[in-house]
Amino acid sequence: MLRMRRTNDQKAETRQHIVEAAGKLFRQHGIDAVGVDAIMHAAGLTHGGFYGHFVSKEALVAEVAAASLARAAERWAQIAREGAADAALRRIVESYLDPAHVAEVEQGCVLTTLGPEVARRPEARPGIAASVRVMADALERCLPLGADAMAALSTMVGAVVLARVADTPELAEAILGAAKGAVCGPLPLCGGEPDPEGEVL
Amino acid sequence: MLRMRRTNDQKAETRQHIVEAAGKLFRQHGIDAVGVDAIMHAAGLTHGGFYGHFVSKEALVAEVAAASLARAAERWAQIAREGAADAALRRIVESYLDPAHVAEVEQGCVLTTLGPEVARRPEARPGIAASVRVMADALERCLPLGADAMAALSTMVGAVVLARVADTPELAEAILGAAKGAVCGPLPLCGGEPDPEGEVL
DNA sequence: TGTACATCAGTGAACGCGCGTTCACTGATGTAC
DNA sequence: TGTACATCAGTGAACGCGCGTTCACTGATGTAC
Repeated sequence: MLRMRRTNDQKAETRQHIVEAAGKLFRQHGIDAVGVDAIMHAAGLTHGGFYGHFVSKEALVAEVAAASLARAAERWAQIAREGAADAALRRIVESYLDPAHVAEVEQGCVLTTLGPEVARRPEARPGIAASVRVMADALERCLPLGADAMAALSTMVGAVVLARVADTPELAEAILGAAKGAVCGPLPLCGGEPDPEGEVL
Repeated sequence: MLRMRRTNDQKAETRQHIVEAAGKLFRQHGIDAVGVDAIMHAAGLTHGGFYGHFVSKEALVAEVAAASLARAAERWAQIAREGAADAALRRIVESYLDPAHVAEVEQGCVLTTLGPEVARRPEARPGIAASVRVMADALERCLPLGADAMAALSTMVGAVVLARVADTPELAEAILGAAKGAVCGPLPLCGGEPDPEGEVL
């Protein structure tokens, strides 16, 4: 039990640990199912210290949601900036619509793990919405002309939500596959080599 | 304060009132934010009687989610069976992607209001998944050949989730409009008269 | 038709428990001399 | 370099409160006679 005074940098680090622990727990169990006590314990601290970092649990919720989604949005933006459009699109879409993303709830996209819960908290929405715009912009850079980025993002988010309520892996994978096809081919509006079985259109 | 004995039919009716009250409250505030006491009060009863109808709150959750979504699925199936394919599609899609649906959370589609919360409760998932299949089948009947019903459903669900986290009505409506365009034209794969500005493809 | 009784849907007090938040305290550190 | 002190990140007991669940009870009803 080491209990030493920390410098300002160390306090910021502790705060970051709290945010990360909360992020995982909220996504795994839902915001209301996770108490301040459990968060602080997961961060290796005791509950009383929480209010030295945040004015309330709600303030933490807003920060956790915004920070986590902002990081994902920044990753997308970077991928979109870097390479060829269709390769970037496939990289983003395939990692998002991967069964691994569906399974790893505790580090899954906040839109799919906490979307409706965050929507009920007005103070958390601006931070989320800002990242939604960034994500749509990133997709816009990758998508072929005429495809709508907001629609593509909707498809991706909805597919992961649906895959998580599916009661069999087969259904989940069918949903992810269908969404993949709709967003980045072989269906219309998309570059990339045509799928051998993709003669549907 | 009338307190009279009810027949079996009346008990079933009471049970239904509980399910309906819970459905509204869960969607509005989240499952964990609504207590048995609040549900029973909303149904005009006292909390103690709850366990004469359900073995636990979790059992109610599963029933509420399944029943509410099943009703929506049945409505879709009926619309899809009735009229012309493209009219049915527009009817389903336009009511789902209507700002009114986004606003009326307490009677909104369970997939968009409680999706992630229900996904965390294994015992609630089979009931939900069954209705997802029914909804996809209904869409399949309406969609033009080659369009994927699961992808369309994903787009619709994701769009409503995103519209609810949006921080301005403009963003919300842009998301809904984009999703509408992607699912039922004027973009590819869809019947319906071409949009005057829809020369993108 | 009239009376006595069994049924059982719904009541409300009580249970142990964990919640979000407050606060007096601790003690390792950085700083002043 | 060595000592005394102020700082303040983190501790842990305590607060009022509402949770999910249990249970002895009530009293209007349907039924038997």
